[in-house]
Amino acid sequence: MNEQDFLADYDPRAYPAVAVTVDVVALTIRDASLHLLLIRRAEQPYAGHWALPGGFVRPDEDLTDAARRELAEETGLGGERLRRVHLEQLASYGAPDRDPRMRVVSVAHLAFAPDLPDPAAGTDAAEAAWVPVAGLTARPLAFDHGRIVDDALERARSKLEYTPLATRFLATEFTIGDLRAVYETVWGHPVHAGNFHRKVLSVPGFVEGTGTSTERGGARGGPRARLYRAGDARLLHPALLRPAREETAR
Amino acid sequence: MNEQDFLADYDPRAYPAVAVTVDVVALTIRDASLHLLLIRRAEQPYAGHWALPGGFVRPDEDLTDAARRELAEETGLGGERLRRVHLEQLASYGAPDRDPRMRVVSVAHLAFAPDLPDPAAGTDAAEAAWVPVAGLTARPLAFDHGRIVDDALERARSKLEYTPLATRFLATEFTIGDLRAVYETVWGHPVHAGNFHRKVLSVPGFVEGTGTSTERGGARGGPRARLYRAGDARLLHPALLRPAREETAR
DNA sequence: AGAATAGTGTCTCTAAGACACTATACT
DNA sequence: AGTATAGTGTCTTAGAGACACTATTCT
Repeated sequence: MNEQDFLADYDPRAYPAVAVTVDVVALTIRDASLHLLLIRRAEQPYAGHWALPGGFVRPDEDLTDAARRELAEETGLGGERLRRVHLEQLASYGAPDRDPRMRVVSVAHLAFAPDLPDPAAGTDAAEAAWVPVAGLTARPLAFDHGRIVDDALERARSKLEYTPLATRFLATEFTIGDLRAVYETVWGHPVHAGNFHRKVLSVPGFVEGTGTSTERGGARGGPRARLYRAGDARLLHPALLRPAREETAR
Repeated sequence: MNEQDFLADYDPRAYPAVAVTVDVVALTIRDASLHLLLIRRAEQPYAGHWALPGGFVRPDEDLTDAARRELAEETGLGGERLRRVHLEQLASYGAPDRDPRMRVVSVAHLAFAPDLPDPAAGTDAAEAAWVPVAGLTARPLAFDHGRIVDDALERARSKLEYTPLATRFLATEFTIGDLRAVYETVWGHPVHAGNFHRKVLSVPGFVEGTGTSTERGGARGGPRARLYRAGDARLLHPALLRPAREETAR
């Protein structure tokens, strides 16, 4: 039976219900390590476990709008600051048994946020916090959220290669060193400072100079660094490729 | 309200119904041009328009399983031949008004198929056919399927760059010339034969020789070509990058 | 014979990465 | 003073692309 035949004589109330939710993997960098926004579940199943923020898609809402709303609710963010957060669709997860209560298809999203204040405690019934990604292996997330986070991290690492979205983790003005710290944190390995510096400046539209410099040098010494803004490029040519990993190639 | 609170006291029957469907953008190469599998709608809305094959996700079916089932139903394919078709999730489309009848969230998939016979007429109520992609601009597709196809084509062009999936458009044994024809057809521009040849053989795991050659030379002359099989690489290192397009970069 | 293709050789230019070095500003 | 960082210079090597050329097999 085809979609159109099916829809033509389809009675929504008679069909097994499917719920559509959005979940958000919101990443940020705090204290030089990668964090993501999680909420702690109060109810069964998975009571006490951490889970991704998310919720039902409302009747008149597009998918990404729903994700942005959920993000706003959990972070207390709004207006200009919310608009600066990068948000994109990641993938959909719909294994029949992924939620023990009913059939739930979740459209997962990926967000890159600058360093934000802690979620205001008490705005919501659930506890929400920025949690270090590194500590996640110890405590498994609710549902299939661990798998979703894995996919999100791989997407994030890949996005830094060929888009200028690393700047979305930073304030509007940043130094090349700040930008390099984003790459090192997300990729999880050091990046050569000198080569990175030259490379970033050579890619058209990645960053543009402000003409100003930092007020002070680095905390442990060094000259004042020039400040840059995000440029107008949407893709990086040439890309900043991670070193090839043989395991993933085969 | 959070997902877990919401779900805890959620009555599926009381909530506005959302339907979840899968749609498939199945690509193949016929007569040296890119084709996709479409069905012609018999019913309103969009009666007479071409649309993507697709349908409802069944209660105990994962999303990609549903897409593979839809593809099998429309192509009449099964077993080993169906398993050789590459199928991956593309993205989900859920604008509130994308279907005039009700709220439908569609999880679109992308398929790469070798040249297949025409869909058997009459196996299904709807007419199904492989349609040249080039002619689509003239006749708009139903719903937002035009947008989905655009996204699918861009994903396909990009996938050829960094994965060996071009081989999925071909039979198990193919020549380097066959492979180059896939790239030229999907990318829509000529690729330098000599450089392509050397490049493909230099990427580890892209193709492996069979030790045999074609029975005859090319239709318009030329020596017999060596035959290759797909190798074991899942990613191409280094990638076969398309020439940079300035428009998309900015 | 003439033409088209398979496959290889060679050269140039870009880009990545390793390393070195200077200048600056911190503790 | 000692040390860390910003930023630049230089060298080597890999890879992309342009071009040329031979061998083979078609009409």
